[in-house]
Amino acid sequence: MTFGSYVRTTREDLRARDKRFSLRQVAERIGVEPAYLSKIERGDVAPPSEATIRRLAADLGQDSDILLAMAGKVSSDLQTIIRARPQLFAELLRQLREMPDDALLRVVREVRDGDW
Amino acid sequence: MTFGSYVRTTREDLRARDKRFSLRQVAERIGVEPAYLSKIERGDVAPPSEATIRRLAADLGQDSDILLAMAGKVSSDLQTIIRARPQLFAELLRQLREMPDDALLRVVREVRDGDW
DNA sequence: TGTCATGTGTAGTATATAGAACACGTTTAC
DNA sequence: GTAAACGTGTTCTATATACTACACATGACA
Repeated sequence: MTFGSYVRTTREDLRARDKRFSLRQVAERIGVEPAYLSKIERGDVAPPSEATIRRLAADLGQDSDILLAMAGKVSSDLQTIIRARPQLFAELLRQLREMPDDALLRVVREVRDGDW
Repeated sequence: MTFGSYVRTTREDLRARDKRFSLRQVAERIGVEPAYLSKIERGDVAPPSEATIRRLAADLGQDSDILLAMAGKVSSDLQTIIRARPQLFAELLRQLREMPDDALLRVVREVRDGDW
């Protein structure tokens, strides 16, 4: 599923219960032109900037990291974390690439709960 | 130290032993105009693209992840890894942000050597 | 049945990115 | 002592990014 169609589906689901989730009203709340949001949802243009994606995610109640990933982007704060120690994080991420979800989840929990 | 001055210093160190590391010859090997590399080294323009940084790192015998980080970038392959599982990696990276180098290194080794 | 909101088509814009091309004065090497 | 190599100043360009502005047809709904 593309970024645009995901946004459209999510917004229309919300709209079925709340008419304030019309394209125009969402566009106004997140501070873009309706025509632009229309084109984004239809994939007529590339996904918007990180800042706009964040406002959109907040308005639609979605996880911004997921929405950013669908847009082909990585949150700039994560990039900053990596850039601070590029070799360590590069090795770690390349190690974790092959790992199945459940193993990765164990690592995340171990890091969260263990004392390192 | 900036990207440019780091490249210049590294290149001039190499040049002291090997005249093939003149600005012009490095520029030719990595496929850019000498004037452009000159401006990069002096910080007159922004760091070049990821592809050019990779060629430069290879030519100078440097770690491309480090050079990319100095350029304010994160390797696109690492970004691809994160985008494949954005929530898990976002949580992990934000957990690891505060961790001191030696603790992070232990995590990296544990992930490399342990069976997850 | 008029009006108000809705979604969309077309055109245009400002800024950033990522360089190339050429000319020039200065060293360096033979 | 001159030809080749060197580093750099200036100008220009092509493409991508991230939108705005305006107009228009359609639909809801009172």
